Amino acid sequence: MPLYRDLKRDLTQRIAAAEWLPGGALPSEAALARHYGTAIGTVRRAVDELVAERIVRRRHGSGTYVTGHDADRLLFHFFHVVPREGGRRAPTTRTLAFRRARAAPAEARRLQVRPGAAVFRVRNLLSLDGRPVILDELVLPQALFPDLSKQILTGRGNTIYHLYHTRYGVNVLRTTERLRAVRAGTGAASALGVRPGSPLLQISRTALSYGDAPVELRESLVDTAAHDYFSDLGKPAA
Amino acid sequence: MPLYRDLKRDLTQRIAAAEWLPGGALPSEAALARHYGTAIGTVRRAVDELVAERIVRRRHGSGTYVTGHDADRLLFHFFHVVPREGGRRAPTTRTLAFRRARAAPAEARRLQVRPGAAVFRVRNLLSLDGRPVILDELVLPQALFPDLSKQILTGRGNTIYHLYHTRYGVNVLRTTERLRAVRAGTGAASALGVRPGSPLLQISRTALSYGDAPVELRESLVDTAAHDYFSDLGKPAA
DNA sequence: AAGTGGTCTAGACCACCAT
DNA sequence: TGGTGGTCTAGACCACTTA
Repeated sequence: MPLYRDLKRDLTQRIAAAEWLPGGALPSEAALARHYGTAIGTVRRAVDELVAERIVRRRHGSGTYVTGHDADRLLFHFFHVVPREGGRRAPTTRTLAFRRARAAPAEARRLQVRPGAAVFRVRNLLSLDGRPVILDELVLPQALFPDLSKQILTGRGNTIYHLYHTRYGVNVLRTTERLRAVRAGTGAASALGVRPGSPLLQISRTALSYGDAPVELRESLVDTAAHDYFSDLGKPAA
Repeated sequence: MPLYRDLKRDLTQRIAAAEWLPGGALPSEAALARHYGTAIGTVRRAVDELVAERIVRRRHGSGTYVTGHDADRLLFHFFHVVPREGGRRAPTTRTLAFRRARAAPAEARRLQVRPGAAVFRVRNLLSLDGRPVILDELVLPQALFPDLSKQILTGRGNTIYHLYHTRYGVNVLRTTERLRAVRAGTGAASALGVRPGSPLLQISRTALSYGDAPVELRESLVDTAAHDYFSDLGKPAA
């Protein structure tokens, strides 16, 4: 195992342990090299990989910072529904339901918790340009978000992943998604304003944090009458 | 503009010009450094980026090779439909139709050719485990694939992107895709063995080569009764 | 054994940012 | 102006592949 991987792992652990807060600066590369007793190039290799995984961001002349969750990051990395014509827009969210429940076996497996573990279930309706487009069902392990409530969810002025990060130290780094076409049930149809039986895009998302640990499940139903799911696979992180 | 970007651009052009063929070896990094009159580290930076864009592959102890299009690359980078339960499988393809046509305005725009330019239209039926799952409609600029014919398409023993690469020097590096849910028309329904009106996943793909030049359009209709579209966004190229 | 890519070092100089 | 990241160099040594 090369030395820069050791540095990377140590830095990742220290970031995950909130030694540096979201938006905060890491020590300079020279300082890290002194601390670890390595050449500066080795530190740079480690930081290069953290940058590629979007755990940190470099700012030339300024420093290296722990990546936070702002609206831009949500829009470009985690929100893949775009208008068929025209540019990306940020969604507005309305929380329709919030309740405590127990993890079903399939959910427990995907979240890597034991079956029956305490979870929160959240139903959100997302609108673009004032029209409802996405119906989300979230499943969150209570162990990671101990005091979550509908008030906390709706009171946030920022994105939900920003809330996870700043209030609970849960940093969503990437997601895996599976998509399929389904017929709208009556509940989804009325929420989205489409006829029952209309084709909808269903997205099953698992949100992952450090070490690909799953932290959130999300089932989305998308009305693709005027919107598409945009996928840009194979593009280097840049 | 840093020096290693110049090297990268020059290497990319030489690869695109088929100075080294798919599967062929580049000169060693030491030889490239001598040729360009730079340090070996600068060559490595350039090659690092070519690797990230999957233009070349390094093999430790052996050399650096122009990436070819084999079945594995197709499966892992360009074929995103997977069984809901169970692992990835390679599809079998049957060509249903092949004809010459003119590019419609929207197609011409996406392919960056003039409206009315000569194109080929290909209809393929893809099966997994012997059951039809995907109906593909390809649009290919004749300028890039001058002598393409149904015989050439069906006679190939390899993937279609392998054919593009080896016969026409067209190397598909990545794709962008837009997905939506639609109702099956009668033609697609009978080809896929579903009832008309069933929900299908529609995928609009643009395949891109060097410099993100578009080389192929593909409209896919996927029966997602037992398969999903798998999307792993945000994962570093690794 | 020879040649290749992979890691690590040590240092110089530059471009950019904050003050 | 001082500190930060970005580029480039030159060389040593290691790990792996090939023959």
